[in-house]
Amino acid sequence: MSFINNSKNKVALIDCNSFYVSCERLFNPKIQNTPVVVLSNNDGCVISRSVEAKKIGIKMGEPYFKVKNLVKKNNVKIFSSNYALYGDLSRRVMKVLKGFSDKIEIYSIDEAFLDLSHIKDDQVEEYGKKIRNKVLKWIGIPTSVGISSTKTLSKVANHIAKKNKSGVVFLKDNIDNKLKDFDIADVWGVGRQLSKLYKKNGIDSAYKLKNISNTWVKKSTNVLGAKTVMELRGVSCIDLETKEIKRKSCCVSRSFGKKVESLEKLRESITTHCLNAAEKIRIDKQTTRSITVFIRTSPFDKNRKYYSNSVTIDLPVATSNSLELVKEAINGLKKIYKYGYFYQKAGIILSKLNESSEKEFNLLAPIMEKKSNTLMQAIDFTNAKYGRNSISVAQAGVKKSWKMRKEHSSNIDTASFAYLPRVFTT
DNA sequence: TCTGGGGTCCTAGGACCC
DNA sequence: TCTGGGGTCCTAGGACCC
Repeated sequence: MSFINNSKNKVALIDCNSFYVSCERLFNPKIQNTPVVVLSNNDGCVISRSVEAKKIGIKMGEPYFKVKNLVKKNNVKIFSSNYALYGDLSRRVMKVLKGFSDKIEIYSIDEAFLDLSHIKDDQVEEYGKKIRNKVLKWIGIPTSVGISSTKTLSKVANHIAKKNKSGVVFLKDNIDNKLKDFDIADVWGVGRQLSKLYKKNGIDSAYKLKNISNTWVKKSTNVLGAKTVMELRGVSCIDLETKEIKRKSCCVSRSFGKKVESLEKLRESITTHCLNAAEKIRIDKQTTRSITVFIRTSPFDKNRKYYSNSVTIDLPVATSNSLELVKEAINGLKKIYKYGYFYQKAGIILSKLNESSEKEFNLLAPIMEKKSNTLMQAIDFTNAKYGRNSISVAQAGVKKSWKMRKEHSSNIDTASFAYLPRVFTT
């Protein structure tokens, strides 16, 4: 941790505007200036909105069925989410950003922090514009750029930049004036609970939070709350994570398109999620020592009894073997499954992830591992070449009647020739 | 009828040990 | 037979992020 109050410190936050919507627009010139919305998995909630859709009053995170009328009335274009497309475009955006600073933290699919301390104050805004223009020209995705002395302040700057015509804001002078107009709930690190607590105590702007006493913050919140306050004061407490850190847990879960009652169907979905998670950690050359299985009914259904349960199984030997993990997961599922409920969601979590190279003290392990690695490599290779699920296990099911809804997909996959957009069709 | 998915970090409290 | 308190480790659950 670095508690350096150095005004020369400059960090930029580059954030793609309405990222998923912008991705869909890239291949669909007809929807450039019309209201567009992208839905979450299972076509459940609104997770990305164009400016026009925001103006109509469609809220972030709102269930789709609640805004259906608004959508119809205003002719809003709807898309199911297409993560293959968004992931690929994200990688391209990040590649361009890497050209502007060698210190970069890819914070999420549509955001990155960039260290710009090497740029002089009087040139940094111009530099931000260069970044923005290049991403727009090369990839076609509009961004906002916020620059300041700490990550939290660059988040503030970015927020302001989103409403700014140029899309770039360097926050250095008159910071307090800007913070006075900045809603406490919009501060990075202040969520629903904290903002409730702060407002109850009369702290309703970023400025008031900045000037709150250290002892009060530490007493009333935790270290993270205290860090946020320091960062608003321009004292850097949250470092740039420039090294790629491997994940510590891996979760795969889905809601069902239709509610599921039978153990059979739950078994199919858990098996499928397990295979996907195992493949994910193999890609990162990791193994797991713990698998959690969870199932639950809908928390929104007031007419039926709610049931939610999970079980965690510790594995004697770390593994990434799909077949072993499926076996354990199904055993776990049988322990928590209860007849007579309408299940809405199921998933698995692999935790205690480690590097595969860390060998276990088990005499048989090396031999068994070699054999299973070869099999898993063959499966991964085949699936990469011939498409997902070319090879699966019978328990994962073929029909998959429980699969999620995806009724509005653009079906574009820039990583697959079969699903590239066509200019001419015959 | 229809309400996402995937992460990280922090803390309180229980279990255990001496 | 009676009975203490402090330290560590682990985990579940909560809060936050996008």
